[in-house]
Amino acid sequence: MKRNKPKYKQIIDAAVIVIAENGYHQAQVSKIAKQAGVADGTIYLYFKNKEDILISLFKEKMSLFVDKIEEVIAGKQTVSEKLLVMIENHCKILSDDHHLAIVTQLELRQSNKEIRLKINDVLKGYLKLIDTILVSGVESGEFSANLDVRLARQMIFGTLDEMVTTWVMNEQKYDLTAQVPTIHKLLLQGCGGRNTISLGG
Amino acid sequence: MKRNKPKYKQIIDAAVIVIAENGYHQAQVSKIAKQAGVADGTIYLYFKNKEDILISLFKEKMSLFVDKIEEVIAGKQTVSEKLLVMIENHCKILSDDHHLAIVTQLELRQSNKEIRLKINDVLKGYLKLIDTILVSGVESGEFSANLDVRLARQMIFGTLDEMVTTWVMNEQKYDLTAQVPTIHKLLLQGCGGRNTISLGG
Amino acid sequence: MKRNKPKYKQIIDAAVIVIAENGYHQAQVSKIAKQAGVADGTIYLYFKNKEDILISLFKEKMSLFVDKIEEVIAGKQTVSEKLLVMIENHCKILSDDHHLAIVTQLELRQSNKEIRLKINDVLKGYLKLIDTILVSGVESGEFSANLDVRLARQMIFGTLDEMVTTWVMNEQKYDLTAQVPTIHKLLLQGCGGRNTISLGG
Amino acid sequence: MKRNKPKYKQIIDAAVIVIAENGYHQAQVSKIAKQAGVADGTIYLYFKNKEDILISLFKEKMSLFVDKIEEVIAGKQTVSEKLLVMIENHCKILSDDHHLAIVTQLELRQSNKEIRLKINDVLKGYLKLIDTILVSGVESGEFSANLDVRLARQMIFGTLDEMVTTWVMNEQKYDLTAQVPTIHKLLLQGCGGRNTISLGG
DNA sequence: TATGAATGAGGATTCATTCAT
DNA sequence: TATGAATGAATCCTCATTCAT
Repeated sequence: MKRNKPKYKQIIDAAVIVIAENGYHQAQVSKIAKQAGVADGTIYLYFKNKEDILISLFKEKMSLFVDKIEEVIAGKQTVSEKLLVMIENHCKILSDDHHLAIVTQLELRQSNKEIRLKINDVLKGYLKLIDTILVSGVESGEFSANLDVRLARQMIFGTLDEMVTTWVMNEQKYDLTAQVPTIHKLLLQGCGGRNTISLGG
Repeated sequence: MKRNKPKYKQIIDAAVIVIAENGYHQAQVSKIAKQAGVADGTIYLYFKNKEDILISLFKEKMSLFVDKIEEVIAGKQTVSEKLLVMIENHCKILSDDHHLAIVTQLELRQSNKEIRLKINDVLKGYLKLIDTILVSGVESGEFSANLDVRLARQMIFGTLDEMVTTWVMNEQKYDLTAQVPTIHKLLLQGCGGRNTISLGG
Repeated sequence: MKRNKPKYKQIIDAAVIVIAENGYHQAQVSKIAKQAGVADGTIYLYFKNKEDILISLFKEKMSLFVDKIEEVIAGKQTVSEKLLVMIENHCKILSDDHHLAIVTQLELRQSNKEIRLKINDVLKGYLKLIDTILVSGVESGEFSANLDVRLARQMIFGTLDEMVTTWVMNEQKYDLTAQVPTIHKLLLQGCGGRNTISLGG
Repeated sequence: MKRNKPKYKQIIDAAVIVIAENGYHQAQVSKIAKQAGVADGTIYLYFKNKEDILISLFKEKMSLFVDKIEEVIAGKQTVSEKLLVMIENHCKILSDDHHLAIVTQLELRQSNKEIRLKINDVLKGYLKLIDTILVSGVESGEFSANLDVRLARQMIFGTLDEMVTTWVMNEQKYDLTAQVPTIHKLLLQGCGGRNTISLGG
């Protein structure tokens, strides 16, 4: 659809706010339209249906994730460092946008199976990025040659996801980014790697 | 409610099947009643409302989890073995009951926030069990004294949950239990432990 | 039905209490049974259905009304006196039984048209009693020969009913019987009669 | 709500017809919508809920009562005349709209206590109007200075209400307005007034 | 493009009544 | 007589989507 028109992004941003503040099941199209400052019918000039808003929302935000993380790991040499900046940025992006954190960790998961499958398709881009990091670790010898990349990636993503969800469920009361070094160490060890961050031993 | 009456369990089992086969939002009370072989009104002799069915379902099934795993880890000495049987049983219980796996990993997460909070309360019993295993590892010296138990537990649960969800989303096409040794190794390493399973190196 | 059995009256009295305390639409058969100290099914050994309880209740209580008032007017000579003791007793019976007042003035009127028509049949006995008083006044010359007995009776019953309903709606906060002399004067005047009560002028 | 929109009145009129013809408990929202020629959901653009339809219905119709009667008594000098035109119009409005008569005298009284209390609030406007007439009679000397206005009003309203209800229960088989002069005389006498209508003696 | 009034399908829950014991 | 577990019909309201303007 017309993704470059200002109203496209306007509606997506409105959706994030409305879903975060009202919850998934109370985020009616009319509320999103009101928040975006447009009429209900206008929504349907930019999105096929409500489901399309949610998928598009996830796509837009997830691409920010992937772009940002691709950018920061490009400058890193060791897999330990790559993993660290990935974890850092994962936590930072969600830490900086409380609404987005609520929407991705809690609310969007209440959508039905069909939507969740489509969201998972979008997520695959991020999962591939993690795979890339892991493969680079195997190739450089930092990780064992027989590391099960698929399972290791499930461990990394599952751990990060659980960590962020717990933080959101605890109403974001503590500093998520403070946990980054510890979780980095756990995951790196899990993959059989050694810490090569400047301060590490 | 009347938890010992056969109809109580009969209705819960019917709910698992109906939700797994129709999806959360298509699991009408009348469908559950029909599957259970009782009248719609009979449901309300055993449950306060539909929400109560879902919470009770989760409680009943989760207590199977906790009871079973408490039982099997009791006979194990090393934390490596405890972790292994926990992972084994986590995967086995869900592997053996495809309907239950769909319900816990996909469908029940579509419930509204209120229900999810109550489900999370129930889940805490399982999380505490994981903590207990981790603490025993710290105390025995198998894990480092400064292991962050909270984060390690988030890693373990997040990893298992992601692994099972991925398997369910792939329509349970491969053997989940085959992944147990590999994931055990990853998680054990993550926590800084050494494999003390007989066959391990 | 078995009107002499103790449980018959037991159930009717329970119904009065339950309806008065819970309101017509919250007076379920199961509540009445519980209040009466019998099982739900037992109700149906004494009454055909719920409607039958309500009609029977009204019949029983209304016959108290008619019997009592027939008794007291028998000893009175003038129509003024007859009217007075009728009004006195009408107010007294309802004043003495707060539950009954709530049930007859407010709750029973919420029943459907069918039940209300049957209740009206029962009420006719009372209306005929008023007619008898009025006719005696016409025959004795105390009232004009061309008094419209039917309309005069509607005035008397309508006035008493409105007076008692207003009192019940005001939560029975004032003394209903204190209004008896005044309302007696208004109604007697309305019918064209003169006050022949000892204290009257 | 949007009281000036034609659909507002359209729905209220439909409700009167549906309730009169089907009875209070058989007046489903879908029936009212069908009668009004709108979709079920449209009802909720104009009314908060079903209860709101009933209260609004009563408000609209009762204001016709009050407005009309205020208008006609304004041109009358004596309290006897004022009372007469009030009774005339009370009977005429209900006589002219058989559906409305059924709804106000029989069906709306089946509503639950909450709705009835709100209806009673609306009714107070009419009762105050009767009080105004009575007070004007006291002030002009047509009624005794010690007339109990409150009880006299209860007599007047109770009598009219009983008269109309009896007429409705008898399926409106006779001419209600033919009773106006007689009931006027009874009530006027009751209040201690003299007939000053041109034809009266 | 933009509007917003109108649409209409769909489901949890209550409670009078029955009947096997 | 007495019980009480089981039955099952019946309805208000929400909200994604459309379409005439």
